[in-house]
Amino acid sequence: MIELFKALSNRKGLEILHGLKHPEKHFPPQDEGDVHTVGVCFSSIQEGVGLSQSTVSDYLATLQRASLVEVRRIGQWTYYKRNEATIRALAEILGKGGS
Amino acid sequence: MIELFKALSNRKGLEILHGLKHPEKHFPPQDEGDVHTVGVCFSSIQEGVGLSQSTVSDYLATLQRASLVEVRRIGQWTYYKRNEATIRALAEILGKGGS
DNA sequence: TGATTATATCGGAATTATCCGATATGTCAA
DNA sequence: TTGACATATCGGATAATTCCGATATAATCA
Repeated sequence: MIELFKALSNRKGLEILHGLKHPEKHFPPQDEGDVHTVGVCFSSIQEGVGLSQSTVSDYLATLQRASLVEVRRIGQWTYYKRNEATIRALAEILGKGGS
Repeated sequence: MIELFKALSNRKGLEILHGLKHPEKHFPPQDEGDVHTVGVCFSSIQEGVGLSQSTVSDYLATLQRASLVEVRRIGQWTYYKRNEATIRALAEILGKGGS
């Protein structure tokens, strides 16, 4: 839970998470796999946010630790998509009695 | 909007905001004014979070700038309560297409 | 007015976050 | 198994945050 807020506290983290909601608007198209079912591949995200490879990897790891994104590896590529369940739960906590 | 996420990105800020939801659980009782209608007075919040006067003042100012809390000054006391409208709006943004 | 109490603002020390390059690992293709 | 590519991890430089004490302001009361 603490990990979750920490991940959300980050500008770029939020930017990635938002971008993953509408990938075609925020990230360049990828060669294989539908962005909404499989997810967005790493390099596409990296290009979209415009940070170094290692930095983007760090952010994605943080988002994953907070289970704000789901990760799927296919061959040599890694695909990321939002974990809507976690996000919905957080929204509920915020909206109702929560923090 | 950016100011808002920045305020929420903060552990103690979140703690205060959460405390303000159930003041009787998180802050010592105050002499005058109902915590739910008037708000919680500064010194009560300060005692609750256990930080210096100036630090707590900083946090409350940040929360106010983000309109996450409403502030009312009565005489020499300042009362704070959650701005549920802002919080609800944020929850909605999170839950729906938002960041 | 001057003393007292409540809160705000300011400057800075210590901690933490951001972001990078270098390097390691994991996967596939030849 | 080697080489090429995709991604992860590590160490560190710089920038930002956290939190404090000192001090300023604001309100009240004698």
